[in-house]
Amino acid sequence: MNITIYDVAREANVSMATVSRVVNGNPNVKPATRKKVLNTIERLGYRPNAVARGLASKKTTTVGVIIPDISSIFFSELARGIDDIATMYKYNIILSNSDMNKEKEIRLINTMFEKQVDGLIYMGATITDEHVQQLKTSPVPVALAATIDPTETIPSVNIDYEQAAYEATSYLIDNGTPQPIYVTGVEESEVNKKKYQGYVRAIEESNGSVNNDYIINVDFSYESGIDAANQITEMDNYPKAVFAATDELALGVIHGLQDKGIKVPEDVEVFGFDNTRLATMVRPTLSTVVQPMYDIGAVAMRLLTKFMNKENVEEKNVVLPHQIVKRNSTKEK
Amino acid sequence: MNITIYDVAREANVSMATVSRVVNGNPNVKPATRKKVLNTIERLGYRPNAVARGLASKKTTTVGVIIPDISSIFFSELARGIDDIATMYKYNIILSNSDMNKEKEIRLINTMFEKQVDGLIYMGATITDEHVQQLKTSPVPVALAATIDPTETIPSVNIDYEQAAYEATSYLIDNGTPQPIYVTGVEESEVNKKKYQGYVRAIEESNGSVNNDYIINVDFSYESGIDAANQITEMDNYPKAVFAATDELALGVIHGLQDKGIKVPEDVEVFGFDNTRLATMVRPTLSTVVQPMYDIGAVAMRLLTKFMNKENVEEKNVVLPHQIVKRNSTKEK
DNA sequence: TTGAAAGCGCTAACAG
DNA sequence: CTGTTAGCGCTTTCAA
Repeated sequence: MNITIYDVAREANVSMATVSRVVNGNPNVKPATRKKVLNTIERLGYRPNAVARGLASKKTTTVGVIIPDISSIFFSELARGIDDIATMYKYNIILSNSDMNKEKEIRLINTMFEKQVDGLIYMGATITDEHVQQLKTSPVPVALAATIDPTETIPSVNIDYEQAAYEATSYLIDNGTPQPIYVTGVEESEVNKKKYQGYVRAIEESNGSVNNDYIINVDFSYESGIDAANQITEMDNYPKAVFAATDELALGVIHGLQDKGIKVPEDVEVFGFDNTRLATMVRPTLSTVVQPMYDIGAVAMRLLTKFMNKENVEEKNVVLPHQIVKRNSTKEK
Repeated sequence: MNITIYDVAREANVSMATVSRVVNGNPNVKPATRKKVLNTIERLGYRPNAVARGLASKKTTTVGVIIPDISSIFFSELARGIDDIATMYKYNIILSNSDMNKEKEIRLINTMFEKQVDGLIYMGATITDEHVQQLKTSPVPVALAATIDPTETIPSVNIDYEQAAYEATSYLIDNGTPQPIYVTGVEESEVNKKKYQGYVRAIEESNGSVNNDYIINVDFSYESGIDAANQITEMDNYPKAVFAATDELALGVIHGLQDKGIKVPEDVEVFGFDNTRLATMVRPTLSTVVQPMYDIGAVAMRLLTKFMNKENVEEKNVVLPHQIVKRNSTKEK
């Protein structure tokens, strides 16, 4: 049996209520009493039971985090931002991987509610109506991180993916390739749609029409990037620039190209997206779109704390600034 | 106010106990009653409160995970292994980053206990006596993952770091470099000590004595790898092989060398440690020690479930097999 | 400034 | 097979 608040009360000759007050830093306790209680807490090695506290107060000081895959270099950075801010506000995180599997996502959302989290941060590719339904009837605040809800019902933190992709593509176009090849994953997420739209807009604004042969759909993996590079080299007279939807894909493309003796950026330019740590861990270093993953996580968590505190929030759909960083996988203009 | 078990009981004309039984899958319920209860659960949208359950049953079905840094490519892979097995056994994970900061580590351990986790998985560099004290008086089972307790008091899952480093070093020695350069981080963890010992043993067994000039202490980062490469190139007549304590360091070394026009492996061979995904995302691909991160996490979690179920465990300090994989950053023998 | 007492929602004997 | 009844350890009025 563990030491409870009751044991402390008895030993200190006060009531449970008083012990509770000192544990919770309630100022309405005479300093002498406080000291006495603190001493016996120390002496007995009392440790508050957060579960009991949660039941009584209806607050668990933990938030749920649903993430596609924590082992991804992209999402783990986001998670770090979330946890740092959570810690700052005295929350703990229950973390679960969803693998972008809808059934699992819905199940996890419910598990989080059962665990009585005070709030939920959700990351995922596709937000269906069922997701929205589930999330919008949530008993606690929810925030999406790096995840777009097409209905804009759920608060979220993102960058402007369309514009970012537009800028990256435009850069390549200005560098002399009328339609850069676009390498992306097949998955039908809202974020990917936006990136695609930005790519298309850049081309249409500068040349008119888009040749779909130059859009390569693979997976979002490094190996797929290599595959894509192989597909590219098999085209006759292929464009001399590639825009990859993620840095990992871009690394694959670069290496796939190099493995065939093609030089980057002299023969073919490559542009990435995300600016994960990978971008500087490759030769040539990768020109890419800076998506501030850590900040997205941090801001999403901060937003959530505001909701949990019932503070007034001006803008529920936060758009963080992105940036284009030119390194050595593209040519100087 | 939420729907409680009491509401369901009333609506279904049964007692709370019966509702509790069907929710928990207790077989001692007449099928007809079960069905009736299930229906009203459905109708009312009842969702069990895990906190109340935790208080009453003294089991939370959540385990704590203390990790140095989830954004590290190494630890995030471990975390994935942990979560997968946790999910398999119906546990959730409370994840916290410690940044290898002792004070924070101790505090987190206590937070986990307050939250009444059913078990704890701990990862960290240095296990001091205070850590051991704290962990060994834990109210719940604990398992270390990729973390060595010098006193061997706490159950753990690791590989044989000494032997692994020995083998990597020996490979380089056999390839013609009597003393390969060893690049490592300064941090004084037990794991690092073992790697160092393996490196030393390999050299001593083959040549006699170790030249400390060939041991470079930097940080455990990619950039430090580059720094190390620069230090190396400034030595006169430096050894033509480098053993890096982590893959990330190894990538830095490779690129630092390449940036100076030195060819890997023709001019200098490089060997890594861990076999993170980085190892194949570099040119030349990295020869390295395979440390099965995912498996270490998975096995640690599995071990923990056994402890939590009070099953008998034969070996409390699990040593998983490692492996040497030769890719293109080293020469063929 | 302190204490008494009523829950929070559920589990787990125990009885029947 | 089902119901009654104590708690689990803490917070939170309400009174004093």
